[in-house]
Amino acid sequence: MFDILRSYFETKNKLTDDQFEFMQTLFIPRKMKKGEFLQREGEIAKYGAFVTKGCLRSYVMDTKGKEHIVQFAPENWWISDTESMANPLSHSRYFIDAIENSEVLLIDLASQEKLMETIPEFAIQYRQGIQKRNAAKDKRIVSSLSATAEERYQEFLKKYSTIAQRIPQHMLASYLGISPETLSRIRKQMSSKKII
Amino acid sequence: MFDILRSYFETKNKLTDDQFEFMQTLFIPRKMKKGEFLQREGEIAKYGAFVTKGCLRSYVMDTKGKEHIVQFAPENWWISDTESMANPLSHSRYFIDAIENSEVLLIDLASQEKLMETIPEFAIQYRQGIQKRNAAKDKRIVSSLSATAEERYQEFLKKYSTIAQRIPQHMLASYLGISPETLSRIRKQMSSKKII
DNA sequence: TTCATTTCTTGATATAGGTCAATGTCCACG
DNA sequence: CGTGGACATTGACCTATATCAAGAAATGAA
Repeated sequence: MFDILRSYFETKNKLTDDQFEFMQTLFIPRKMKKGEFLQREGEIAKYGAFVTKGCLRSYVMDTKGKEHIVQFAPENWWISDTESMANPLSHSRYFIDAIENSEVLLIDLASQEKLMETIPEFAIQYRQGIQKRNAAKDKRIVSSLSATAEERYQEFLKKYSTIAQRIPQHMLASYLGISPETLSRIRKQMSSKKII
Repeated sequence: MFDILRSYFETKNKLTDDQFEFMQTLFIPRKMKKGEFLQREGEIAKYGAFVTKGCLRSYVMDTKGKEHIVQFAPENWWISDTESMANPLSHSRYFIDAIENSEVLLIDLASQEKLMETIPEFAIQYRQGIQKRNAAKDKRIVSSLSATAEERYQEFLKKYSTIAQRIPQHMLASYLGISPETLSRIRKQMSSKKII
């Protein structure tokens, strides 16, 4: 599991063996069965997770009991409720669970801070990472406000084709903010367009 | 202008006078008339801006020439295209302009990095800031995907009542992803509800 | 393999919100 | 002060997408 984490980091900065060893002491490896929760709404988020195998998702439940998927996290992605983690009083509004049998590395806030102090490159990489996410979120906001359901689906396919292939359609619909029925119809329409 | 920046920082960390003086060397003060651009689509973003007076906004233009407002930035807010700034090759997809006569402090990437090296508290504060924004963006995504136009309007009023009062309605509509006509009707409906 | 459960598809119908067009209101600026 | 241009309101109509309902297909456990 840790080798995945190492090579993830080393796409940007080389680690000494000492650094890598130190890193390993900070994470808690954990296997998760499909459907198992890392965290539920109302809990206080304790850990952020780096996914080394499988796929997790985070979602919220609206007042009508409907799920809205916020993020998918396959291998090499981070998933966490940073808000609740950073603010140990705030209860999380997110559920996070595994949608495949998965393996994750957990890290708590204190360890994460230790990591940033000890390996300054990590702090930089981390900051760049959240900045990039921020930009991606802005794009998603704009497209959710202005693009049609089909356009949003196409964008997703283009950007995350690997994810699209491994998740059930109704989850993708939830992520895109459309009903499963509409997604089904869009796909049908698209496939007929291609044939002509 | 700089005193606004100072007190903004000092809500979290006290600055020595030396630190404050150093800080001042890194920012470029600039006055902006209503309607003036800080940056246009296609340009390479050079500066991030801290608003000390007035209000700016960032927006994208879609393929049909329609504007979609991404962010408002009144006093004490940052506004920038971090993506294009961090990646000096990438052309920005954003317009940023002043919607009131405004005053801003500009900072380029190099200076920002110098600031983070020199005042480590700044780095931490900055990271926490973008993390918080991230969480806010997630909320906006979920609500844009699942809430009705009226709900989104109400949320905005609750969260940013001061902004709501000073911007033109059609800009708020653009931010919320609804047409100006719909916003007008929602407001009418809400006011009649209150009277009953 | 078989049965049960979950997921996907399809049709019929309803509705939130968009678009277009006309009118009303309010300033800013000569 | 008037008046032109931006902004807001209102009405009529239209369309994308939701919802409800039923059946088909896929998946997986025994």
